[in-house]
Parts: sequence; structure tokens; C-alpha cells
Amino acid sequence: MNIALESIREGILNSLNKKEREPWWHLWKHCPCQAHNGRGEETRQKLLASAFDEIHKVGFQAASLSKILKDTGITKGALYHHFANKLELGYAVVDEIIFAFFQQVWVDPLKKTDDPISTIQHILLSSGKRMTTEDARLGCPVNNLAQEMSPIDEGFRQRMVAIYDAWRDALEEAIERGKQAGTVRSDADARRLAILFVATLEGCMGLAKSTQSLAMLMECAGGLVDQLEIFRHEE
Amino acid sequence: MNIALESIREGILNSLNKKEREPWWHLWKHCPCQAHNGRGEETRQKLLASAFDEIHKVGFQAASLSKILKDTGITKGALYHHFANKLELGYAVVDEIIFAFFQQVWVDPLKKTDDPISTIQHILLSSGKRMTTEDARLGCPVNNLAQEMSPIDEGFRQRMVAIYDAWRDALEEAIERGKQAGTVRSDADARRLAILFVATLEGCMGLAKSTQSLAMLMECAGGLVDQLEIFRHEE
DNA sequence: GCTATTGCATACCGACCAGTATGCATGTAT
DNA sequence: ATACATGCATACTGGTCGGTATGCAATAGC
Repeated sequence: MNIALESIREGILNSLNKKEREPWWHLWKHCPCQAHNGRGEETRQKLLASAFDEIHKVGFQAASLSKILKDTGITKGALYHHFANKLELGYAVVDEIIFAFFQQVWVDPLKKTDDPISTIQHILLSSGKRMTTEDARLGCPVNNLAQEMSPIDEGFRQRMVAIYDAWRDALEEAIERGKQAGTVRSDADARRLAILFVATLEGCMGLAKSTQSLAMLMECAGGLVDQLEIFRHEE
Repeated sequence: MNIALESIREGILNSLNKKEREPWWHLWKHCPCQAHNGRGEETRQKLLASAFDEIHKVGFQAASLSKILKDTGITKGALYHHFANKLELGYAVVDEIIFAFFQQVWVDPLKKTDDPISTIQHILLSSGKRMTTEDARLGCPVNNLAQEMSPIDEGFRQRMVAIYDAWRDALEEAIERGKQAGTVRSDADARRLAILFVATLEGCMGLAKSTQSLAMLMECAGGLVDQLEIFRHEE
């Protein structure tokens, strides 16, 4: 099951590397986990996708339902048939798109590696390759929402923390496994390393977003990749 | 002049350490640089202060002018007498409050040190001591605005980049001076170090904001303080 | 074939928001 | 003393927003 999913993911990544330049975050669209069950499900997915884009662009509070409806051609009745209100739509975007994306890109690969430093570097580099200037300009959806909504809405906050926790835990466990497998220095503080990594990467995304430059992202992330080498176990 | 300002700042910091628990970011209120000239200037300052608070709490887009007016007791006529529109008010907040704050806390001290690592650690630690949970909850004003407004408004974006640039340049120059003074390892890449530091610190503030915990901020910033030791010149 | 639920579509509502038009006190200059 | 600019205050407007009430076609269950 896991292997099948992984091979599908790899296939997707490979096919995407053949220069179909979709935005980076649209990777989730190819996730097989979203089943198209009833007829109404298609409408729902279109709403989620458009809502994600809108939120990613202008934030949740400034995201306009009318805009989403105009973009998709769906009417207000349909929207409120699938979602109780704007907040629930936002929650669904986080749960079904953003969380799933992170799971796919970070957590799953981390769970099955004994050489976390190489794995992390590989994810960073392959992600970097696929990112466009637009991706850098709009920033990390998790960071965006966390920064905007954490002080305002508890439901959002808990969801963003859950994502960060899952990410950090996966990192921490992988580093711990790496220490036992001999790929990571045994004196590394796994938890602190994991937290700092998350913080630094989100900070890099933030700087790149401000400067609207892929170059800044690469310089920043490159520094991070280098710094990781410090914690690799020397032979 | 610089020495006078510095002594004033020190005095303020000391007096504030005596447990008057104002929010951290209100330090700028004690900055002597804002002259109360004409009679109208007082109204203007009250508007700026309230606008800063409101923006800091809910972001610029969600900040309500009506709320600001209700809080200050000032009327709409007064507001539009001093500021052309909401955007100009926002710009003024950035220029006259946030930028000034960063200058005072980071740039000025960095400009006159030959031991940047100790200076940075000192700023981090003393800032950390003064921060309340509320400060952590609301996050860094620069990061907040940069994340929210960068993709949307060019005026905001340029201002936030200017702040980051000033900060990073001050760090970079201080590190370079430290290398020549023998306090920093000579093989350190000053620019890359400066960028990564800014990114990491903003990332830490972001994580602390999400989790709404000072503990996270301390753990994160503590890791950063430790990592800085790597680049100190060993005797 | 009748009924009930699902999946929408249309029209409307009150709240709030940034911004404006106007008026009216105070100084200040002459 | 008069004229004019400054520093507000009050009242109002057009537009957008999230949300609701109602209607109606298609499908599913029996």
C-alpha cells in the first residue's frame, strides 16, 4: 500500500519534471487520496481548489467567496450546500489540501529513511527545482495561514500547529533513527534540530516571499542545506 | 549624540526591567525621536499608536478604521485630515514606528560593536526577558506585514524589504568587523550568516506565534543562541 | 410511479467598510 | 478687525461582504 502510493508519487514527480510548469503547491491535485464519489463531489473539489488558490493569494480573511464563485462558475447555493460557512470552507482547505500536501512531501518520506540529512536535502533540492517565482512570491501556505489566523481563530490555529507538530515529529524521529543507524552525529539534539529546521525553512520562505525572488530562496535554503552537513556522522 | 541616545535607551531598558509590563513592541513609545510639534501632532501620534496596535493584532487588511477611531475617541474627519487614506496610514505606521523600532533595537547596537556574536546574543536574551505571552502570540510586526502585504501591495513590500535589508546589512557588516577584530571565525560567510540569522529568528517568532507559547520562543531562540557559538573565534 | 432527499440556482438582506462632503470652531497673518 | 488656513466633527454614500430564504430539477428508494 505504502509502496504503491510511493511509486505513484514518484511517477507523478517524474512526469511533472518534464517541464509541465504548474505551481508547486498544486502537487496535491494529483494525490489519489481524494475519491470522486457522488456527483456533488466534483463541485466540492472545485470549490476547495479555488478556495485554496484564493486563500493562498490574499489570505483567508481577505479571500472573497464571491470571487471564488465567479472563478469557478459555481453559485452560492452550491457553496452553502457543501460548507456551513466560510470558516468551515477554510478548515476543509487546511485539512484536505494543505495537510495532505505536507504529509505527502515531508512526513511520508521521512518516515521511511535512516539517513534523514540526505532525505531532507533531497526534498529541499527537488522542491527548489520545481518552484517558480510565483511560488516564492506567495509563500508557504502553512506559514501564511499560521501567521494570519493563529491569533484570531482557534480552529485554524490548532490545525496549523497540528501540521507543524506532525512535521517536526517526523523530523525528530528520523533524526533519532539516523543517530542509531550511524548516519547522524550521536551528540545531535534531535528535537532542537527539528524545531530549528522548521523555523529556519519557514523563515527562508518568508524572506523569499518579501523579496519576491527565487534567488533569495535558493541562497537561504542553500545555507540551510550546508548547515545540515554539520550534523552528518563523519566516517 | 549617539552616546546620549544610547544612554537614554539603556535607561529606558533598565527602568522597564523594573516590572512595568508593557508589551515589548511598545518600546518605541519611549523613543525621543518623535517630536510633538504642532497641536495636531498629538492626535496624529495617537492615531499611529492605535493603528499599530490594531494592525499588529489583526493585520492591515482586517484592521478597521472605525475600530481605531472608536478606541482613540478620534473622529473620521481628524483621521482623513492627517492621512490621505488607509494605505498612507499603514505606510506611516511602518515608517515611523516599526522601522524606528528595528533601528533602535538592532541596527544601532550592531553598528558599534566588534563582537557581533555577543551583541546579538545579548539582544536576543534581553528581548526574550521582556517579552510577554501576548508578544509571542501576536508575532513580529515586520514578519506579519511582510507575509500579509508583500504579494498584494508594492508600497508595503518595499518598506518591509528595506527593514530586512537594513537589518541584514547591519548584521553582515558587524560580522565582517568581528572577523577583522578576531572575535568571529575568519572562515564565516558573513552575508549568508546574516541572511540565515534573520530567516531563523523570524521563523522562531512565527512558530512561537502559532503555538502561542513563550516556551517555544525560548527553546527556538535558545537553539539559535547556541548555534551562534559555532562561529565564535576560538582562542 | 410516487415520494423524499440531494444538489444545486436566484434573489435578497443587514452589517460593515473605506471614503467624502460639508460645516464650524480655533488660531495666525496682515 | 478681517481674511484665511488649520484642525477637527457629523452625516452620509456606494460598494462589498458573509449569510439566508426559497424554489426547482434530477435522482434514489421503495
